[in-house]
Amino acid sequence: MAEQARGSRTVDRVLDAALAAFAEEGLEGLTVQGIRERSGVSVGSLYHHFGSREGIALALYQRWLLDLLDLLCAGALRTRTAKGLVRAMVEGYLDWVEANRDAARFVLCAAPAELDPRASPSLQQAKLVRLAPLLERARQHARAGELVELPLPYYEMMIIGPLAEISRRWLAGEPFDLAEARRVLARSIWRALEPPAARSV
Amino acid sequence: MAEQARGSRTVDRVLDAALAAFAEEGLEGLTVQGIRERSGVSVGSLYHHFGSREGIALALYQRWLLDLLDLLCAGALRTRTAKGLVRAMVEGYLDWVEANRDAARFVLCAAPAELDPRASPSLQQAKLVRLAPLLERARQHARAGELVELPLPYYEMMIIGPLAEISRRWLAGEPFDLAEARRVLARSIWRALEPPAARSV
DNA sequence: TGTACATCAGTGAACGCGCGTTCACTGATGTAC
DNA sequence: TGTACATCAGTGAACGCGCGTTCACTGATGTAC
Repeated sequence: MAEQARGSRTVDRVLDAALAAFAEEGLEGLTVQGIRERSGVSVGSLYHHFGSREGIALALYQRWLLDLLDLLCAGALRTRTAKGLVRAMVEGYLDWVEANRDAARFVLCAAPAELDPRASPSLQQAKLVRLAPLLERARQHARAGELVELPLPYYEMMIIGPLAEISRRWLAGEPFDLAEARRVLARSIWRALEPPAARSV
Repeated sequence: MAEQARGSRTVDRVLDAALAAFAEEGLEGLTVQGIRERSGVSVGSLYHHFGSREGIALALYQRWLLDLLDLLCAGALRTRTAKGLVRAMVEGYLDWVEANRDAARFVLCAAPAELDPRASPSLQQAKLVRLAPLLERARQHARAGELVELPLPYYEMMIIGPLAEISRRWLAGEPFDLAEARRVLARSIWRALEPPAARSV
């Protein structure tokens, strides 16, 4: 007998409430009592579904990180050229951050402090599964001479790095123009990754 | 009557103990009691110097962030070419992370979650003061045609972004070769920032 | 279709613990004259 | 050089509060035959 429909609705309500608690009061407000009050779900039920406070935080992180990765993946795999792929990543990432500010704050700022990646190998696994097709696509472009050749992890560093940095700072309240950021970062990241021979001035 | 020498020695001991507590038990271990035990300084004295637990965390963050910025600044301003500046930033940053793992973990992972930047305008000010000469140098290079022209914040995004990303992941236990990272990132970031006309294949 | 049973889902009072903070106080250090 | 005083530095017992978690229990849902 697997999870019942009623149960998964409860899980959803809890995670919505957890994000709301975090949005309103930060990591310190992400307490079992606060989630209980906001969700209307009893403590016993919380423990039945999540096991611990950390279990809730982990589930929240997983839900939203995978949401982002799925969106990035879908957008990027729809492209044909390497340049289009870079642009799709930049726009998908910043679109998502703009559309999900609270979740972005949790995933980008809170989770690295709160959660030990070694505690959840299954999440690491899930991440890898979503990233694999993207990396494979990058490798194909590189082999075809449409992208600079780099050790695989560095594609991610060069694309996600600047996006995560500006997102964190925008989320912290610095007044960036994200439309400008889309243009400038898409162009700059592409300059870092375009094949050496074919630079367009 | 300003702060006494005895007082500043106490402050140092407290911040050392706070970093040790964080290193051993993470953000959750960064408690007033834990710091008291490790430093041998009484709670009353802690409150005399820092006012609150958050005051300790803020002072810890400030100490190490400014340490990093000073080092980056010193290294970068010693260079003459734009390419040398990029290389100095990459090497300075990764050197610092490698040499101060616990502090790096606190500054890069914990602080964004724990501290609200709006709570410490003086720290923001101090940051800007250290970054100003670097940005000025970038502007000079750009004007001389030795660096691509970008709106100012994006130099920082393109340089710090990838460095912070790989550092976070290395600090979280992923097995990166930081010697390789120095080479690959210095080259990739430079490709993003070198002037359009002068690309060297 | 009906009945018995196992499992899932949910409740809420109660627990102990450790947290951040306060406060009245003593001692050390510098300053004024 | 000595004395009185103000400020800085440091102590540690005591406080209340809210935290995460447990547990014995009831109700809902699915499964076997």
